[in-house]
Amino acid sequence: MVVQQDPEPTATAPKGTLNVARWKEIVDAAGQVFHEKGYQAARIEDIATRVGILKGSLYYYIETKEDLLYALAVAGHTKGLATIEEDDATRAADAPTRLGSFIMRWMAMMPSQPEYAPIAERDMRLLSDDRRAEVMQMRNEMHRYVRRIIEQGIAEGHFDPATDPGVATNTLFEVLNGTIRWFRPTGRLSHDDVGIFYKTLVLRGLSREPTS
Amino acid sequence: MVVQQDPEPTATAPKGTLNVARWKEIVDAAGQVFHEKGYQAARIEDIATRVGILKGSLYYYIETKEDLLYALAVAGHTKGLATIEEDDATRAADAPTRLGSFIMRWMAMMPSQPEYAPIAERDMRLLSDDRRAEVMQMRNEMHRYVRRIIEQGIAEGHFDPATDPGVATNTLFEVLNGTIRWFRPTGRLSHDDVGIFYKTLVLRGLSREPTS
DNA sequence: TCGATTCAATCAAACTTATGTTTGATTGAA
DNA sequence: TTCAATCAAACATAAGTTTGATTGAATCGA
Repeated sequence: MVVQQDPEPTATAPKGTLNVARWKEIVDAAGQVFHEKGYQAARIEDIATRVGILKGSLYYYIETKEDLLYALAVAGHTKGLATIEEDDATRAADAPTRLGSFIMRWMAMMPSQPEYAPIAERDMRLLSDDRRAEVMQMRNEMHRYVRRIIEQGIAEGHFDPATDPGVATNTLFEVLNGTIRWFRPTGRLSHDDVGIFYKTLVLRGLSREPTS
Repeated sequence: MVVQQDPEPTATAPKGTLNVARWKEIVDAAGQVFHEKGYQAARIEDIATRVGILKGSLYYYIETKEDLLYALAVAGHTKGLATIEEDDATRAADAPTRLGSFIMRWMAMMPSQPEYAPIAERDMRLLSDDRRAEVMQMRNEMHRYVRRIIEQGIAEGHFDPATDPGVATNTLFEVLNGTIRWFRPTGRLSHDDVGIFYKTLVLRGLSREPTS
C-alpha cells in the first residue's frame, strides 16, 4: 500500500486506513540507514530490520525503494521551506540580519532532521524524472530565497557588489549541508556553535571590507 | 591483471607488462562515469563501453570494481597533495597569503581532474578498510596542511581567534569540493572566477573585522 | 455474551533481474 | 611462436520485489 502524500495518478489505490505511526517509523529508519550507508548501499532489509519487520513486509507500505528516497526528499525539503518561512521576525530587516537569521535557523533545524541528510547528497539523481523535478522545484525555491537576500544586500550596499549571487547561494548551501558530512554531535561543538561560525564567516565574507 | 600502484601483498601477481596508456584511459573513463552517476550506479559496462571494449575485458586490468574507485581516490589525493606541495612560492608568507594561494591553486587543479570528483563524495565508505585507511591518511595530511595555516593566521593576529581551526578546515574543503556538485564549465564563470570568490569570501570571513 | 467475520499488518518463501565476475577461445602484432 | 589484449558467453549472487498464507485485534450480528 502506498501512502499518498499527494495524488499519484498511477499509484495503486490505498487498501484502507494506514498505520501512520508505523509509516513514520519506516521513513525515519530509512533516513538513518541512508545517512549511514548512502541510498544505494542501503538495503531494504536494513531498514526493515531496524523497524523490526521482514523486508518483504515493507512492501505493504511502499511500491519501490525509491518511494523512501522520495518521501525523505519531500519531508526534508518541506522542513527546509518551513524553516525559511519562519522568517517573519527578520523579514523587514536588512540583508545581513536576514541572512544571519537564516543560517542560524537552518543549523537549528538540522539536528532534528536525520531525514534531511540524504537530500543534501547527490542521490537526488536516482529519483524518477517526475519526482526529481518536483523536488528540484522545492530546492530552487529555497535557493531563490537566499539569492534574493544576497541581491538585497548588494543593493543596500552591505555586500560586496562583485559577488555573484548565484555562486554565493550555491556556496552557502554547500557549507550548510556539508555539515552532515563531517559533524559529529558527540564532539565538543554544538550545531549552534557551528552555526555561529558560519554566520560570522559568511557575513564578513560577503561584506565590503577589503581583503588585506 | 592488476596495476600495482604500490605493493599489495595479496594481489594476484602481474601477468607481465601493461598497456599503461590503456590503463589511464580506463581510469579516466571510470572517473567520468562515477562523476555522472555515482560509484554504485555506474556500471562496469558503462566504463568499458566508453573505452571501447567489452565489460569482461576490463577484468584484464582490474580484479574488482572497487579497484577503480581506489585508483581514482589515490590519483585524486596524490594530485591534491602535489598541489599542496607546490607551495614553495608562499611557504614563508603570512597565513592570508598562503591560504589565498592554496585556494587558487586548488581551483586551478580542479578542471583537469575529473578523477578527483568521486573522492569528494561519500563513496570512500565503499572502499575496503585497508584502502580507506590509506586514502584517509592522505586526506588527513591535506587537512592538516590547511589547519596549520589557519592556526598560523590566528597566531599572527590575522585571523579571528574565535575560529575553531578544525571546523574552518572542514568548511573550506566542503566549499572547494562542493564546487563539483553545482559548477558547470559551460556557464559564464570559470573555475578561476569561482576561486577568486572563494578566496575573498574566506579571507574576509576569517579576518578580525567586526561583523556589523 | 459469544461465535463469526473482517481486514490491517506481517510472515515465509520464492522469484527476478541486474550486474559484477570468471573462463576459455581468439586475434594480431612483434 | 609468443603473449598482451580482447572477445563471447556463461556464471553467480545479492537484493529488490511478488505472492499466498497467517495472525490477532476490532467489529458485528444474534
